[in-house]
Amino acid sequence: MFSKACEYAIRAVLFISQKSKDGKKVGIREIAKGIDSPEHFIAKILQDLRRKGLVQSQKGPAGGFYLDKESMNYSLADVVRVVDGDSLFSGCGLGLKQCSEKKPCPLHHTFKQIRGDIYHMLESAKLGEFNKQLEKNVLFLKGE
Amino acid sequence: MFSKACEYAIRAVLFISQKSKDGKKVGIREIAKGIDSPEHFIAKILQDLRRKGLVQSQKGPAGGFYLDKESMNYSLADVVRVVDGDSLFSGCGLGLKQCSEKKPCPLHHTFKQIRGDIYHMLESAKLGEFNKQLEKNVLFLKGE
DNA sequence: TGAATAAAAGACTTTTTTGTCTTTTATTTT
DNA sequence: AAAATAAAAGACAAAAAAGTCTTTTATTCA
Repeated sequence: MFSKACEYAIRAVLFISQKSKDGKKVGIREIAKGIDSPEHFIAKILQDLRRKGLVQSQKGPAGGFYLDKESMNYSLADVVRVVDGDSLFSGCGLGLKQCSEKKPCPLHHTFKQIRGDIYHMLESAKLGEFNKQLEKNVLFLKGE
Repeated sequence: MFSKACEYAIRAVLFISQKSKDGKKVGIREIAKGIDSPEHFIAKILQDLRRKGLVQSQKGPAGGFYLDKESMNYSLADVVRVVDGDSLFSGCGLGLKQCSEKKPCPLHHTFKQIRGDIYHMLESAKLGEFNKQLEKNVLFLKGE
């Protein structure tokens, strides 16, 4: 469904969100540990997200990644779009270059529905909204 | 969503279904052209599907791939399971090794719903059911 | 039986994705 | 200003996915 990079991205962004809800910045090592991902790999992904403005960062001592007020309101759909592009939301399920209402693949109509559901779910999920549940250990960002 | 191999597999299987509904067998070259896929690549995938019994084949002159009565009633979910495994139906959307009702990722509950929808859609889509619409050019298996 | 045909099998290459390592740049603190 | 810290950047390496090419095996038909 998502690429590995995108899975890490979502987990990382939610991790940062939780940590930075009370003004804290969080380093890449702590993020990698917190979401159980390769450190340098998630670092690159976060650099992308930063360039696009989805997360903020600061170099040097006491630096790290954080989310400002505005970023808290970005959605998971925004993250997915940056990392995986929007093929999940708009591409043909069977990989046809041309697939449309007029020339649909056999799964076109059913997929339209499902992709819509996925989109709305991700669009309505704001980065900040999981903080409380994560803190309470009702939701988790890594296995085991 | 699906791997390239799986996209080709679904398209190929529906192509064969359509051709073999009146007893015809269809060669790998014709399949590759019919669904716009690399010839040797789809050949391998079909060999897998044949070993698993989802499609049938015959060597030699007038040979080719076909679907018997039983195979016509397999579903797209069966094809997906053979080619991509069942991670689409059961894996965690955020890639956690352990993700369950008791220890859910932030997307666990919403994803459960969506994956169920995908599964039911694929499970209820039998290989033979698109034949008429494909023949009438209401549905298509390649772009352009 | 021999030639032609078509799938099966296996080795191989290319591309993409994932992951690692090292160096550089910016910032803070002493 | 110097040392320490942490992100940024870029070059590599490994693994997986996608795609190609050649040889083998089975079947039919003349």
